[in-house]
Amino acid sequence: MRESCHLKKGPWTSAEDAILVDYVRKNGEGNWNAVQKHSGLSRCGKSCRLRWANHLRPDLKKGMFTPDEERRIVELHAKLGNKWARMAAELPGRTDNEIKNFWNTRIKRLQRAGLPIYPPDMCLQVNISPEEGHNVASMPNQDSFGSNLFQSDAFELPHVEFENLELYQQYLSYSPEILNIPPKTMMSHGYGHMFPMSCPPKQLQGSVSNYLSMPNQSSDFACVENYDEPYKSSSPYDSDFSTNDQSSFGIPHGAEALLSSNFSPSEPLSGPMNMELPSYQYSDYQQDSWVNPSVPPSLFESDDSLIQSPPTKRAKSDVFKPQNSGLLEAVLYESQKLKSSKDDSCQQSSTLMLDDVADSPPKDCELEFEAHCDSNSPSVHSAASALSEHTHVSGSSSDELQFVESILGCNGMDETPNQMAISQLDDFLGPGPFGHDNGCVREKPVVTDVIATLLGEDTCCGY
DNA sequence: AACATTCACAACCGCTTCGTC
DNA sequence: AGACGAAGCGGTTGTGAATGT
Repeated sequence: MRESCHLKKGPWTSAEDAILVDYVRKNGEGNWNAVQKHSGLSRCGKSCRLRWANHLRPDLKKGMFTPDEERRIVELHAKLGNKWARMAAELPGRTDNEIKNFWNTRIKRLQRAGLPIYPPDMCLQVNISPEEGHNVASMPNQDSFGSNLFQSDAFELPHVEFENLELYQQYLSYSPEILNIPPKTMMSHGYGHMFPMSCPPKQLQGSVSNYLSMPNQSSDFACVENYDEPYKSSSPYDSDFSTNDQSSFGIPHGAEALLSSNFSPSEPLSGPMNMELPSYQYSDYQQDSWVNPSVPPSLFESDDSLIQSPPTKRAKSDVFKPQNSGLLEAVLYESQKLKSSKDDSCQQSSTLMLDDVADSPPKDCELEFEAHCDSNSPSVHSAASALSEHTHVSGSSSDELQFVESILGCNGMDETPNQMAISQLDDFLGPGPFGHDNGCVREKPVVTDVIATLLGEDTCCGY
């Protein structure tokens, strides 16, 4: 069934376009493999269909996405995940390819920058809607960080409702503009702390005013203290915008887990991985900012605390807690925890981590799963099986697997998902070296280290 | 000016789904 | 029921323009 296209490839010429248009005009759409036979076009049917659908269709709307369309895309992605065709069906004149490209470039740039993709209320209104399996929010995948281990659709999240679209509009009144900010520009204008790149971006494009249409926003964007009040207070996003970490945009912690797009504000850089992988660092106020966004953080608190963090701490943080990371990391964390607790040889160098683990009862992880997953969801099972594989490799006991599977099989929620999420988050962010009471910024491990650890590689001693 | 890098977009590839026989 | 072909879909790659060094 493989459609082998021995025919011409590459960009279409206008002559080819004309032939195809003429053919479709006479014969209608469909039966694309017949195009080559009957029109003399040296293109395979698949290519013809794609060309027609993406470029030649008369009802196509060309040009840039309007702010409304961008907003709609964000909304639809939260709702549908990477279902580009379905999203395109909701956006007349737009193609799945167009939307996909848009998302993969502009939107993911926000992820890399550690900026939120979804407005906070979009994430706060997470409801479990098991009867509507497709209508879920997918966690944006992490491939922009070099982690292609899991596709976003494997992390389907509960139904997102958009009850506060009015407020949402407020957020997006600037976010689409931010989408147009090249990372380097953001870097040079105060977002530099969000780009833990060992090699800073080289391009500095245009003035910020070209990209930002925020009220009263000036090119002093670099200086957070220069934010004008109207902007700062216009929304939960805004209220935190003047802070130094990404979650300060009002994105809740749970949502950050969904977004999985967090970069360290000022994490020390030790290698190329740090350029690609997000660091799950959160300042202490962030939890409050989710539960109560009005609590203003100390602007540079996180940075300071981080700067003061000894390097060894960072290394140890590669064994991580899944507070905000989501399903995968929670599973990895559990595996890591179980493994670490048995690893005497690393005991000393992992004191911090083990202490942290001791402070974090299994309940935490369970709660996190309850908040985010449906035990019947494929993602849970796939995660469990993935863990099963890893634990097998690493020689973990069946008890461990059972334990994790019991975690994954979350049931019996008495509270609403939102309530659960908030209260659980509070549990998660409890005191401790990674908690919210010490101003210490959370750190996300280098994923490969975690995987290596799962696979039995003794990374904790390697630092 | 030459080269390197980044970005956006178009096109392709491989897999899945659907319809027909 | 299953084989087959067509179409759909999502991920990935290729390419040229823009920009920076």
